[in-house]
Amino acid sequence: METGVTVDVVLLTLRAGRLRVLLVERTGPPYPGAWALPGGFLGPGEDLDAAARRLLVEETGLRPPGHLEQLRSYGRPDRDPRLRVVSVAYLGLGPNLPAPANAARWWAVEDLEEVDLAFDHAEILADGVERARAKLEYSPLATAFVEEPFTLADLRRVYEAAWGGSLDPANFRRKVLSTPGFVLPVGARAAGRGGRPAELYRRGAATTLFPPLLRRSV
Amino acid sequence: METGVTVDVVLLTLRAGRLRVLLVERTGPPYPGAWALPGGFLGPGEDLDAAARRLLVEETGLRPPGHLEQLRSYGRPDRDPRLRVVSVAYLGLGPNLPAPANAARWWAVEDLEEVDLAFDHAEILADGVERARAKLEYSPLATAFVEEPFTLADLRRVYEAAWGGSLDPANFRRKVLSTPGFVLPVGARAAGRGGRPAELYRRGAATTLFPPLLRRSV
DNA sequence: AGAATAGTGTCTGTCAGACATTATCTG
DNA sequence: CAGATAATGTCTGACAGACACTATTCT
Repeated sequence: METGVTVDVVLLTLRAGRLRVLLVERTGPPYPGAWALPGGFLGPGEDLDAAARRLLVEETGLRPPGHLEQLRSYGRPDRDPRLRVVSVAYLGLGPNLPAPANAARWWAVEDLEEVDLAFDHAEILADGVERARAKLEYSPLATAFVEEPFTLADLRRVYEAAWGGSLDPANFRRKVLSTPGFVLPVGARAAGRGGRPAELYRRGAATTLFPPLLRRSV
Repeated sequence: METGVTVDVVLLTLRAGRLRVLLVERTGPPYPGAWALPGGFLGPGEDLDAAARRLLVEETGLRPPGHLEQLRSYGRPDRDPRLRVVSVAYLGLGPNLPAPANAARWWAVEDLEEVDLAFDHAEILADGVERARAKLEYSPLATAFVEEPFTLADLRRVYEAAWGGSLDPANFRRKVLSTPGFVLPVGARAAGRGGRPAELYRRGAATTLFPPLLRRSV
């Protein structure tokens, strides 16, 4: 019953076409020098969501991301060598965010295969990435990765970076525009970059995509 | 940092064609006399999953269900009037289970609309029911609600009870049998009950249904 | 026989995937 | 102009929903 409760955050973004996660380098024990998810102890009287936002700001200097949701909790008895700790993990998503302050850094998720993260954070990260990938299928979550206004090509690149592979632009377009409330046309066009300028959109009010945008249909 | 950690379980089953949840009647404060989800404090050195199973057995006398997964955690600062408690909720599913011991009872989920549950258990229950309904779409979870061997009609009734409405038996059959590893024929037929006897099946090895069995297509 | 339940066959509209074609910008 | 990117159009195969029809049992 003497149990500590922490909150850890898997914050994902897209930079240079790759899915990246925010990690902080640990200074003190345990796992000194190892990279870890930003997080810390839940404050007395503090809500879980509020703790996730506060810890993110404290440890990385970033503003809270547009999307933040609870991921799941981790409570293996030996997951922290110091004391019994149950961690409530959160998943945050944001557009190409600025370089963080302090000892924080954006890591490409793929590059972390051979890096040993502190505690059970490798497992938490894997769960967070899988949740994000899965939610792209049936929710308009992809829009959380791009800044408004965005083009359909921007949005398509979110899917391509998260899932790997490439999607047919024509079919992607048809699918997105035929889902009511996924994106709303803004009535302007992107600045030309050597081709026909793309129509601009912003997030719509939809919360679910039906029918879903299926991953394996790539 | 002085925070208690509890584990609560939403155990769902199907009885008499209705989706039901296991609740226990509280004796002491807080909420004396109110119905609550079975649960209690996490033991020292105890894994979260193990605590869910132990508490279910202790409070209801039932054996652990075939399917048990973490739902999510609840940590509103005032959710327990006595002390700060974060609860990790679990979702359990089982076939028509025996009547439980002690002060436990199966409630039809629909009948709980106007019943006030203890703590924030109404919210946890709603989340658990929604998770179960959603997972029926893309996982073979429906088989956790029926005893082996089962007929396709048994399986179809799981969907009908969970989602409401009715499904076309012919289309349901085609869909289920065309999903590799969803169900395996057992090579025997159910005892006749006034009609052609149905083929019997058991759970297959599939973990995901692709393409999913879509709810709104009813 | 008639009722009841299980299982098969078939038609149709919708939609994803593939890909050809047209449109509009930059250099 | 060529090259690049955006947007539209079209064909095809797969499949969900609807529903008619056949099969096998019980009373």
